[in-house]
Amino acid sequence: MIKPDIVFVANLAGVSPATVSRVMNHPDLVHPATRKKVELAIEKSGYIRNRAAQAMHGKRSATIGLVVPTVANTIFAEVVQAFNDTVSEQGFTLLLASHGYDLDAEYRLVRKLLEHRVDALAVVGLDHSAGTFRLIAEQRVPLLALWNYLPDSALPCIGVDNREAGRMAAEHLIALGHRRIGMVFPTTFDNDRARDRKTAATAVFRAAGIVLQDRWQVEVPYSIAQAKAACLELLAGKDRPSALLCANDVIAQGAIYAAARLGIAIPASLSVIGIGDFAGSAQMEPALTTVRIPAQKLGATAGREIITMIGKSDPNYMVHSRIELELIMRSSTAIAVELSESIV
Amino acid sequence: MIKPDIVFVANLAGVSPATVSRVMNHPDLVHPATRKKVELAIEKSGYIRNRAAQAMHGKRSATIGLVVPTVANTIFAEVVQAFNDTVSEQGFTLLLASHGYDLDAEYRLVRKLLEHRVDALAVVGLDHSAGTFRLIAEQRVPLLALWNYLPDSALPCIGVDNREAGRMAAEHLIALGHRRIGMVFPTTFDNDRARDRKTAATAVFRAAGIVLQDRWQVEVPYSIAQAKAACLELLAGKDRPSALLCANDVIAQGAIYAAARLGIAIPASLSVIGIGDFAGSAQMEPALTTVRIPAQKLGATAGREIITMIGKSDPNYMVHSRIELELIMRSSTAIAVELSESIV
DNA sequence: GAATTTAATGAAAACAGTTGCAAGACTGTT
DNA sequence: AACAGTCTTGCAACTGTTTTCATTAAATTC
Repeated sequence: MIKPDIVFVANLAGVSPATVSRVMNHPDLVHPATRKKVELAIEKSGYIRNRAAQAMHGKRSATIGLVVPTVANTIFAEVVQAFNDTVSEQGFTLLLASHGYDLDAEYRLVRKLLEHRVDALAVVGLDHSAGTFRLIAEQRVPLLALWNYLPDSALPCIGVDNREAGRMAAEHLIALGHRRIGMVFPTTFDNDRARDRKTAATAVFRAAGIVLQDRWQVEVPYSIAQAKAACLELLAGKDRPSALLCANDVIAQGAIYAAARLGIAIPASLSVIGIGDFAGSAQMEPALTTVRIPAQKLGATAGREIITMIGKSDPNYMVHSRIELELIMRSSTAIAVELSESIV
Repeated sequence: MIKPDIVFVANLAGVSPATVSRVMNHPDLVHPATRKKVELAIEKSGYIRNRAAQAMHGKRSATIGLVVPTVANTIFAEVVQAFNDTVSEQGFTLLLASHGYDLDAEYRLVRKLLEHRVDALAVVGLDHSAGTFRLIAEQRVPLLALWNYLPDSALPCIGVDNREAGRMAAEHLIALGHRRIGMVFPTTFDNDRARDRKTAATAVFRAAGIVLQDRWQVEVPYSIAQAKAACLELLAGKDRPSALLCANDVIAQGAIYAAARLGIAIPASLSVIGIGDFAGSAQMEPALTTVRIPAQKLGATAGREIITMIGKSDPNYMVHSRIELELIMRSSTAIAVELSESIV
């Protein structure tokens, strides 16, 4: 038995292929009775339309490409999920690619996605190789930058202002009276999220006259294990900071576990703040104080936005959408030890 | 400036479209000198081949469909990542779909993926609607079940034996002398993973003459928050179990936080075991004892396997691959309180 | 009841490639 | 130098659908 195509269905229904096509794409153009017949024939033959053939016609491929650094870390998983749910509801399918924080790999992936003629492309962050940008511009595919918001970015973007996130976290620690501050961040080389957070936080501290001790600044990759290991070292000696500003909740989680292992009481003798508010951060003991990035909302909004972008024919359509951050005070931060002692 | 197609490239290189096509698909059939010319023309014109047109020819679409319940929970994220990495290396692109544990939604998603003429499909678990199976059989698309291993399943599968996972966890608790045992599981209705684990564990306990108290068996969805909430209730009174067998590490994490909140010492007065060994489980304080499911390996092996399936023309090609489980003893389990007291 | 719209359908030309076939260009042999 | 055999390459048919245009049937108007 051969796989039924549109001609097969047409014969079965006693109509022309054109009509079958119309039933699927412009049902209102065909007479209800005929439509019924055709729908029956589709049902009966087990016909599944061929999107590839449809896409060939310059029509929508009904796919959206999403390129993320990784999907394994909770951070992006939630956004991917929400994004997927949203576009899926509108009939789009997600083509997923992940490059493991390697911008050259990203170029190749974007190329591959363009071969599949995705209707639009979403990427994480605003840092991308020139080649990637050229490629996308040439193909005139709508491109949306996720995760990061910059009011004046050349790219349409929708996300949070990472500078503000850094600022909020820093200000919270300052407000609590901390001056001996450590920062735990991933490499900021080609990661604009981390970079923005770090520079903003640093600026706030500097403005407050706080000197950031080099020995309390560490660089760790994106993993609980490595964050914990690094913090174990950082917190081992007597001479340790009173507060840790972590680039994100994953790292903060590592920091908290390190403290637990060392018997350092949080928040009594060490404050830890993260950024992100990932699943589980609220449930930790102690519950993590953090700057919430509403992943759900971000992904969903991005999904909606990219679909409007596909709708517009204007290739220069711009959008800069800022998702609000929120400081979530929980139990991992408290008034600085020195200060609290002097108060007592 | 118009988007270059294969004809454009052909003219630029001074050859026929057929030759350009061959350069891309059967490079060995064309003279090295011509090949160079064509490659240059491709480069120069910024040509990006159209996979849709290629797929129309009954050729590979170079895509693989992956259907998961959700990508937001760490559990699947790691597998998705490894799977994607592996198939991506071989030139395939992943079409991702998630159904949120709804098998009817799954049917629709599978249909959508088939419309895109994926070269193969991977799904999670062995429980699927009859419609889904029919659909896939009709289309003769290779189908691989991930995550779950059953030696006699009708579907090619690659994963772990969840019954064994349940058994191992149960036996570990028994070996430690626990008899007052609670189980925290998600709904087992249409989730074969959870069901297999639970029934196997239950059987082991029964065989050991242990009576499972109804009041210590709880059903919670897949979330740290809800697991924690449920366990807070379960562990509140005096009359509580000495050990908790959790369906997975996410739930176990919730259980551990609940205990921490209630001031119950782990493992001194409560043992907790999970299943999965997700990222972070090793770093928790106390570190979680668990049955490791090597997600990385599972995803990668599945990726390799599905590609061989695509290679074979035999639609009945079968594979049942079992990924080994391993009990990882860490600090969240210890000898049962009653027993340890009597020993002292 | 004829003339004019309007609605419903079909025929055929795209779309962007791939491939079987055949012809022309080489190579090596006698 | 003629012949057979092998390499390269182009022609043209084909893939499954959509869409424009034309045609016919039905509905509306006068």
